[in-house]
Amino acid sequence: MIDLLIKLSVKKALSSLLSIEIEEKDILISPTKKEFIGDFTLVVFPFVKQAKLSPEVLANKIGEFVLEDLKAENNEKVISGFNVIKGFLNFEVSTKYWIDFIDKFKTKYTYGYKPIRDEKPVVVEYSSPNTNKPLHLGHIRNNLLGWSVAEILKANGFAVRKVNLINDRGIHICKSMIAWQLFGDGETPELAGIKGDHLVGKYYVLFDKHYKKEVEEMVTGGIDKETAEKTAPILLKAQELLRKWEAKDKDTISLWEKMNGWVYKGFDETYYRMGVDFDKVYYESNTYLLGKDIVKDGLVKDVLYKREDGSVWCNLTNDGLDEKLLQRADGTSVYMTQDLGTAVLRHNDFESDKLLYVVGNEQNYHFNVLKIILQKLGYAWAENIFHLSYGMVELPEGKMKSREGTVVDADDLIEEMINTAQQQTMEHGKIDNFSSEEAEKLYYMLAMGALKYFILKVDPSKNMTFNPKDSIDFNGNTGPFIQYTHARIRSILRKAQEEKDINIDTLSLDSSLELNQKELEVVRLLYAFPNVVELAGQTFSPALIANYVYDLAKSFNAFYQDTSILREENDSIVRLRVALSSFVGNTIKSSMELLGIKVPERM
RNA sequence: GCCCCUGUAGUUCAACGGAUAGAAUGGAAGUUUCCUAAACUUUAGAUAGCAGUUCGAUUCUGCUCGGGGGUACCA
Repeated sequence: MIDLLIKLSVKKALSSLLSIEIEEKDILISPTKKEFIGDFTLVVFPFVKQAKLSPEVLANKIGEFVLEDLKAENNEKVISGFNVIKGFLNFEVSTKYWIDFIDKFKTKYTYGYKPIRDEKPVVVEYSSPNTNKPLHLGHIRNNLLGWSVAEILKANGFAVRKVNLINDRGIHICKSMIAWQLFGDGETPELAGIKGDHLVGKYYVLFDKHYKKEVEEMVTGGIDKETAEKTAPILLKAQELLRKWEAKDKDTISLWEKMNGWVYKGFDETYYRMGVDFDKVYYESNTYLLGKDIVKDGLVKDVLYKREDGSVWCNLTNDGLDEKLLQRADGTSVYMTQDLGTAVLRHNDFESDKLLYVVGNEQNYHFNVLKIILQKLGYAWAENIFHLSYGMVELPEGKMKSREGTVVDADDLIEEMINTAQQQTMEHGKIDNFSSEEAEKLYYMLAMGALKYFILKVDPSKNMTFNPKDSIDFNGNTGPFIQYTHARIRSILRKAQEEKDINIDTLSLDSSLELNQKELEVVRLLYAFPNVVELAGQTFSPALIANYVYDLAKSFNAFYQDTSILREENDSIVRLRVALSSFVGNTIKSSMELLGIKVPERM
């Protein structure tokens, strides 16, 4: 790694020239900005004070030293020169080094990936839907993030287990159940011809409608609003169902199983279309009683305390938080209690010390508390619980509101994207020789590429605006733009084989050639890829990969635009450019794979 | 009330405390006898406000203003 070599050499320079000892991490080597000559830049300002030299003088001294130092080390010119502008020392890497670099990785599909380390797995929980309604745009962000982060962690050498915790019990599903009992008239997904999750969602909406109506009538009848909201008949019936469920009433359980079954079938279809999967699925109906032992244990250890009314609490005021309820006065547990239980369960199931939760930022407080309580209880591994908190997805008009029907349904959105992809592709008229099967596959690939890229390019922690108009755009900073670049590269490689008999696997490169500015730009970006993968893994951020691969594609397009590849007369140069193209194509492909996006051979 | 997150071109997104704040889109103007024009090139346009720390601040600190979220028997 040449940036690392430079760093070490700079450290040596400071030490031997000026007796200044600097830690490696305090030496900043960054890619040189486009407007300046060079490949890597050292900022010397931080050492100016200690060196008692002007930035320019210091930079020149360091430059001279590094030039000699790195030349001597392997008897080859690694650094071909340097220049100093103000306090910035720009190193130029020798062309030979770059060409050898291209040669080494031109066909390597795992470039930038770290080998699998034999470690305990990281458990990534994501998706975690309720079973009373179909998946929507918010779930899409969650699913894409979770899946992608898992892949990025794998690329960083971690063993990963993806898990889903389905919230299949509770008042929400009982609301759908009661509405179906009252108004369903035996309707099934087959009879209605709609997906099971959508059907159950329909009854959830129906419940809400009747509930509102009842409350309204009660209020007009002279009952105050608060009482009405608590005692509306249909709500009481739903609550009755929940009690029956908890008492394991046969009919209730069977209805519950039937409707959940519909939902799971619907979810599986949506998951399949989104291309996400899980190694293990947990159901809350199996885990919601967990955590009670932990509460007992906490009382014994004096981490928790009981109030006079019998409720159990954890005092977190010393941690800057409030007091947190863990068990109600009636002995039932709350969400937090279950989560304590499932965390321990998961730790045991996978012998894992690292738990990653992909959950929206409205639960920041919750996960804060979860981690602290587990630590107080003495679980050392709780330190490695990480809440990957992502921002909300909003529409241009503001928040999505199910009551106002502004929720963007996942299945509808995917469908719409596919239609757009088809329409746009037909307008371009480039795939006339495709079979209809191949064409369908391409539409799907482009549709999901557009959607996934649109969502994943945004920093997870930030709220994002989903404008349907922008999301179906296939030009500019989009998934299809990158897919297009890949297709063009594949086209070049096919032609290189056919017209010039260039086999990318066996071709050798002449390292005495020169590289033009566009080529250099591309090479530098390729060089940065492993660092990007690493950083994305450390920060759990697919956005870094997305922004990187866009830069790479853009920079390749600029190169492609004004540099002939196959029409170049010098054969050695043709080979070099073909190799570079192959390298870029592979890196685009593997970057996109980390985002869950497939790339086409033609489009 | 208290706590947390957040504020960058008209819009959607970038920028480990480093050089002249980058893209895309929309606006204006171009590029095709040539490897895929879903591309490329040129152009105008932004750090909410006020202080502070620093050689250097979009980035760190404080305050003001705006947006979002949470807030002890909901999940």
